[in-house]
Amino acid sequence: MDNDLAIFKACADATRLRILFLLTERELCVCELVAVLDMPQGKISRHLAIMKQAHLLTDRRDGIWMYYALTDASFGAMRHVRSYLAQEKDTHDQVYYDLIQLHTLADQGKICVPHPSSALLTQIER
Amino acid sequence: MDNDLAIFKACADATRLRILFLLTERELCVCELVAVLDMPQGKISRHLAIMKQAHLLTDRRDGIWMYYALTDASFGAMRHVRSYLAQEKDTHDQVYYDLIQLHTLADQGKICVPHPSSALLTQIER
DNA sequence: TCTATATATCTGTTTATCCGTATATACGAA
DNA sequence: TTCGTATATACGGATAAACAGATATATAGA
Repeated sequence: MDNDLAIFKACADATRLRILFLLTERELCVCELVAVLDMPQGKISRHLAIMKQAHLLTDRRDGIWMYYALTDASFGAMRHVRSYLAQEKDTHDQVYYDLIQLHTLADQGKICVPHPSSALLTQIER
Repeated sequence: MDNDLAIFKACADATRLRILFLLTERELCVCELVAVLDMPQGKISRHLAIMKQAHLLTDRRDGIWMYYALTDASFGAMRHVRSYLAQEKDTHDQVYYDLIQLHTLADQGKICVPHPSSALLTQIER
């Protein structure tokens, strides 16, 4: 039950919940989250570490960027968290605004390149 | 989102999680929870109040007893909590032992009478 | 190697949470 | 009203969590 408890604790914070909803879109790197949520980078990293420790998130490094994603576990509490995130996504204004902010910033190329494959492309375009 | 946050916070405690799993069986009065969990009454009441405030629980008074039950809300985060409780109930040893304890104590009539209708009966039996 | 950028972690402080204990309230019966 | 039982709440201390800010680490590229 300790594992489930850790998952509930990891969800029991406003900032972390906003991050989780954002990650339902796609994997995101830290600088994207910093830009969208407009919070200090250290704060974002700390919250990501907590959720990673609770096995809510996985991370992968691509060059200088660290990408975080929801774990695709289809068992235990995580399965229910995932269905919660998917089904309640549209019901919260805060999530709506955060997603708009994400897409706006991404479209403007103002944040670190979303997909590593397009990193080179974006640099060439400048 | 504040409401969902309150629900996650209400689930993010070991004692409260045990109470929630016990309440999947049936509504319970405070003294039953005190007996099963073997914890101070004030502590149980405090946790119940937190969950009630998060709309996870409803309460009803029957004479001197207060009965608490899971809210049957079929929307929002509560719906997912309910499906979590139902589906993960069998996967935790702690829950298993708590349920045994509940049934044992109830069978022995050592805790406050579960159903108000049988309260009189039990008193007559003594 | 050195530099710049992205991310992680440490430090000190503030705030929130949990607990034991004590007390207050609500109800039924006398 | 007074008593006994069940429940709720208030108080103070201990522990944990969150924060801002500063610093350390990692990587790519020169």
